[in-house]
Amino acid sequence: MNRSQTEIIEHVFETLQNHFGCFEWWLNEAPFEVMMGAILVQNTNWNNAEKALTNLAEHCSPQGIAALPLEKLAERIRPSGYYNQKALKLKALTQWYEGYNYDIALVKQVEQSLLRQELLAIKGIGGETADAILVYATHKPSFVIDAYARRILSRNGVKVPKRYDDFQQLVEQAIPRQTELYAYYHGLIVEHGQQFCRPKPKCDGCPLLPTCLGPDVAS
DNA sequence: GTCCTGTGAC
DNA sequence: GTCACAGGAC
Repeated sequence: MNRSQTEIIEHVFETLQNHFGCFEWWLNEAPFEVMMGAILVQNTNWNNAEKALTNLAEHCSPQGIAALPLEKLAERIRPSGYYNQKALKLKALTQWYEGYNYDIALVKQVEQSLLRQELLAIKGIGGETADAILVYATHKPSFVIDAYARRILSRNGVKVPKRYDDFQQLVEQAIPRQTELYAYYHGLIVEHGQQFCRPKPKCDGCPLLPTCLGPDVAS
């Protein structure tokens, strides 16, 4: 059993797809809320990020964020953690978006790798957040790599590259380059990472049990 | 090393 | 009740 990296990755996604079935993930949400969500969910779970979004209520638009004083903004997004940092990040994001007149159609016109560069230049947006915005807000095929993907794939025998971009490339070359697929597969990863493949794994009923090397494989 | 909260285990 | 832990970016 010496499968290639690509074969393992294909096998993992196929198995997860069979287990969890099809579902829509994020592709129909309002673009700016997706962008905010991508920042608010950093270093926390979606539950906390959602509380922050709920607290923002009617300010949940680029104009709303721009108009809200930094301290007020921080106060509202408190439940997501690192709220002072994240308030600055949301401001930076909004300022960048203002350059496009808050028009997602204009953003979508930018070529993918160029747009990724632009997003990465915004303070507080790293690889993962940039890719989440690319897929779920602009519908460009950029695969989101996260802690779950690292954990799940390394536990199943993938020699996971340390650098984000290298890992992303490895995953992207293993699956067809389609936005819907990227969006859905990342959803599968998140779902599985939360239900089964936690740092201290819940292996009972895990669909990947037959190929899993256990929780302690060096990634 | 720093930034922070919510949860779940004890 | 305390407290370790999960979770990205700079």
